[in-house]
Amino acid sequence: MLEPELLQNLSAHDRKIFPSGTAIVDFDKYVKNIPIVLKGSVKVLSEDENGKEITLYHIKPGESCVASIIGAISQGKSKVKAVTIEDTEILLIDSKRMYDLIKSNPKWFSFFIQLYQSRFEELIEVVKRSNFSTHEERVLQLLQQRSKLLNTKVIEITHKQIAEEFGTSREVISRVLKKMESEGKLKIGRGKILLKTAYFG
Amino acid sequence: MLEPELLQNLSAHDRKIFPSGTAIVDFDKYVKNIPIVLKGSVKVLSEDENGKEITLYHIKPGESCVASIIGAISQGKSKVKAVTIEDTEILLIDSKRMYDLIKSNPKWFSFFIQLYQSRFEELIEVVKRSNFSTHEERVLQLLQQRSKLLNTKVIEITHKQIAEEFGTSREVISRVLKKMESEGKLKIGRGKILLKTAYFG
DNA sequence: CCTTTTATGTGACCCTTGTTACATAAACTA
DNA sequence: TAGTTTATGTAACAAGGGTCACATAAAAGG
Repeated sequence: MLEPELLQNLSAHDRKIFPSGTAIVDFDKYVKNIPIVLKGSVKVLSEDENGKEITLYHIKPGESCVASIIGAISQGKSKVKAVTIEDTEILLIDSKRMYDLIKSNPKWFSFFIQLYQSRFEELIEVVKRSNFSTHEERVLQLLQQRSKLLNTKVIEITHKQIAEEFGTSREVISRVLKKMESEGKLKIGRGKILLKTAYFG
Repeated sequence: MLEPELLQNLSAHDRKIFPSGTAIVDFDKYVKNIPIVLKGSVKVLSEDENGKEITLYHIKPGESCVASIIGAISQGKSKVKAVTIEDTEILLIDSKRMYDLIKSNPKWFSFFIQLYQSRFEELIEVVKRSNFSTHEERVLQLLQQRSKLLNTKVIEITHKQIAEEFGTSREVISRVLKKMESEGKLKIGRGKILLKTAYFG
């Protein structure tokens, strides 16, 4: 999605590697730098009053965080949190510079529009799943997505982490995982899950 | 949000009044015209495989449908449906013309960005409500929003219509409404609900 | 006025989810 | 290796929500 050509517009900028689990963007903080993921992946989440989280979408290599761009443009505080889910290489671009690029460069404008479109559609999918899917369906969807994203059949994740993705409790997830295991859909390990219906392996 | 100044950029265009309940944008149709709401209001919704609907957000006067703009720009089919919830005056702008305006006119660019930001944030709110709120809370939120939007204490809506907003069944809504009525939060009428905690009256 | 349509009321039942209260066991650490 | 932390297993119960099967009643249409 991010063509190498676009990177030529960027000069003095930071390129950093963040370990898995690092918060790149956090709630209620002013957004000074727009992250562009070069390698790895980042999940973007929201939180309710009680601290329950809900994952909104993932940022893959060549993508950026629209919520950050929006936040930066409107000078507002971030309404979301972005956390790396594996070791991730990120390019940090000054938000003003980014805004200027989008306004002046048609290629950057297209990049931004396309990014926005896919995020918007992903959000709509999350809304649909939240309303129409059971935890079992959502867990399976998450595992398959993660499997595809990280290109592995064995997903390193705890029941607690899955629970946090959906803002539910660990016991609920242990329960559905056990059911799915008994149905042969996956195999539970400590801190990892072997997905039998994986896309890759 | 839409300054009169922006309208000067538009010349030969259609200005139409659609009666309440008209579908302005529909699923899987190509988007040729971008609607801008001048007066009235429109709700934007998504649908699952079984035809259950879920309302995403509302378009108020001076606003446009970002999903349509996105759809038009990417030449894709609409992933959403937009329906008037009262008699609504709408300006239809050729999608190519709209795209050109956004690209070339900084004012239109800002308009578009701001529109996108608010929609994005509304979608995040819907995700949060879907995950963390009960039907009772969601019904109350809907009624208050509608009350504010239409500036009335008496909301003309049936239990079935509310159920469709959340993709649930009529019985469920009748049940929660009855409970809320017994708690003195509202008064049920045939085809209408009197909200006691309304913003307006 | 009678019939049909549309809106609402309601009980019963089941499934999913959330919560509590533990138990077990693997991994880590002093 | 003993103690501690972290991950998982599980039962039991309550609450919320979805569905079915009706009943009642207000509006609409002839």
